[in-house]
Amino acid sequence: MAKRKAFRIRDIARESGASLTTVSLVLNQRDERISESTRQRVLAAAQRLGYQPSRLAQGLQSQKTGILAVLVPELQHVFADVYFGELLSAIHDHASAVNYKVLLEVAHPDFVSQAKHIELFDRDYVDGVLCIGVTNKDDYLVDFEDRSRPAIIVNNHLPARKLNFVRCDYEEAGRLAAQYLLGLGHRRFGLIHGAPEVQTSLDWRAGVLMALAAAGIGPTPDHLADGLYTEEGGFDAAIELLRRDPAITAILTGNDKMAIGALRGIKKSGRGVPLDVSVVGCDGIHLSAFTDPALTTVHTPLYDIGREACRLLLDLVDNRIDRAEVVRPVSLTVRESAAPAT
Amino acid sequence: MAKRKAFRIRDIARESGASLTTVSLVLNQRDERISESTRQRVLAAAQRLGYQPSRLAQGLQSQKTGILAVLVPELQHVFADVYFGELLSAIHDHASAVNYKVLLEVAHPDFVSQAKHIELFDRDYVDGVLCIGVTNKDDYLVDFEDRSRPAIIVNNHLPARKLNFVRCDYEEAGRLAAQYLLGLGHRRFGLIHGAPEVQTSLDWRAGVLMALAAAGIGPTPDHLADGLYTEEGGFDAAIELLRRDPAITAILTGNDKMAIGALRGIKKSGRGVPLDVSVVGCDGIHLSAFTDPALTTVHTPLYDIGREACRLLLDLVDNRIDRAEVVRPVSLTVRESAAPAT
DNA sequence: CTGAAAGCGCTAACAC
DNA sequence: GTGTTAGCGCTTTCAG
Repeated sequence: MAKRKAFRIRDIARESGASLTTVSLVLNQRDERISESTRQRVLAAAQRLGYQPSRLAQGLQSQKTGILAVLVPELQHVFADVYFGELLSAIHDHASAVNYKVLLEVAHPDFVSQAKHIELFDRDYVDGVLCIGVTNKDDYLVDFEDRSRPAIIVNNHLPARKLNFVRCDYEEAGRLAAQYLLGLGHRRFGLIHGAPEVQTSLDWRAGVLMALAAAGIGPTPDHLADGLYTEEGGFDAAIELLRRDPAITAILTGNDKMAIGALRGIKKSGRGVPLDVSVVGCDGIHLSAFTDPALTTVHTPLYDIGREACRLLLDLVDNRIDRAEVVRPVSLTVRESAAPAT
Repeated sequence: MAKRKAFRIRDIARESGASLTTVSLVLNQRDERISESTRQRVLAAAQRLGYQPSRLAQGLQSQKTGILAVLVPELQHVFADVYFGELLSAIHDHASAVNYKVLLEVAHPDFVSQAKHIELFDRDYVDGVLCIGVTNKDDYLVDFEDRSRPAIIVNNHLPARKLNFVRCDYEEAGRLAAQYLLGLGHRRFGLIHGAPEVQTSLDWRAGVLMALAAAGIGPTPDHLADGLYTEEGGFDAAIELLRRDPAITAILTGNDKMAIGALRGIKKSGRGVPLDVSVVGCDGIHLSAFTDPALTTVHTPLYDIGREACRLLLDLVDNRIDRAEVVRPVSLTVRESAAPAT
């Protein structure tokens, strides 16, 4: 059983009786000068042998790899999280549509010390990096600022850093959720926010508080709880908030996973949703349509964000642009989990 | 703002006053012959400039890329599925522990026609491929059989093909589940299996049927339903099975997602779990411990499978072995969803 | 103990 | 119209 080895350009040259240059020119469409007959001979040989040029050699020559990296944080089951999964799907779909491959990289804690992130560029692994799930504590991002290759932050931003980003408007998301509940007559709110080292988490919280303040409502610290962006966290936070202030009639959460947990937490606390307590989530993940009651939430266009980030990163790679700072709008999806205050 | 470019070996040579060869020898530990003083000078220079060798150039030389591909099927939200996520985490963890990177590839339908899978090898993208979620219909896998670079099937196998694999024993999984329920006194069973083009799905089904046959029980086709490996499918299948034969007292499912759907479907059909109907799932995903009632299931060591597959693929890459066919045992996890027949 | 030079597979400037 | 050659960054044989 002979192991088949890939054919190289010289095999095509031999097979078609042309020189290396000629083959290269033909295959790269730089063949104005080549006679039609040689062109056909070369093409036929390449076709017959199923020739595909080595990316390693092409890359060494062009200083381009045709690969993009996606940098994800080290979390339990990152790769099984719908949030990251949705972004990853979007990124991969766009990348492969334009013939790029996607390389995975997990941001380990010892990442910085070992310069593993820089390795992606310095060792010629990839042409650009998409950073997802970043936090304000991820100091290593500085190292991406002045590199010869671009990086972009996906669905977040770091106020202190001059880094490219594509994200949606989480402040607006918070505002929309709060205004909707205010419109339904609610006056006493509980907020379940995500990890405070995540900038969009702060944005969302600020949006909610601004809208409430505009209506003359200023929740006390008692009305805030960290739901850790998880179902369990949302569950615990809902129970705790209702314990601290049993008069709460509406709960806002910074993502849908926490909202799903909160739904259960509220029931566990002996209240009905939305009869006693209304809930508004954030993100509009697939599952949010199938909860009981179906979740009213602010839809953040994650798939679009992912695709746009990938598109812009490639624009940066090819120097079509030299800066990317995009904020996309969000919208309210009204379902069943929020009702007029009684 | 000057864009920093990566340093090259010649920068280190210049900086340390040594030749390219010397630098290379020192950095590759082939430095028995190099004097301690030059060694130190080179190391210091490399350290100071943060030098890391280009993988492109090294790869061209060594014909190794230091990258492995993970080939996943094109499914809705593949990257957000716990099954794939768990395998992907395991693979990535092991790969990065031994300094390999992971490249993603989705098996599009037009994959074969465009020879995109072969491209991974022929264009020098990767040193090996891990195939997850394969089915008996994936004809393109033939092309991996006689390549100069190895592929391995993760947690599945194709009887018709001579391909490397690491999987767990799904026949045993089916048998364990059935025997447990038989031991609890059940005599009327419903089976919810996954997609029949997936070999392990057939294995599981065969295991269940064998155990039942040994007890003198031969379910009719009426007692089988395809749950499509999804929650929704499991939900629908459970309802349908109970409609066809209301006397069923136990339902076995080919994975936990379908079991979770079945739990809801059974309740929807007006029965209690495990009082009226017992349920035994398969896989032992994280979530299975948190359902209500907690799921009794057959634990398949997915993380171990993923890591083992990655380890063996690298053994194949480095010619330490030339064949891999591994079957790992499974075990029953008893929780609350199955009870004695009444 | 150290360096010059060939070669991995490809592209492109330059000859012919 | 087509071919020769240098060079991308690195490893490794072979001289010195």
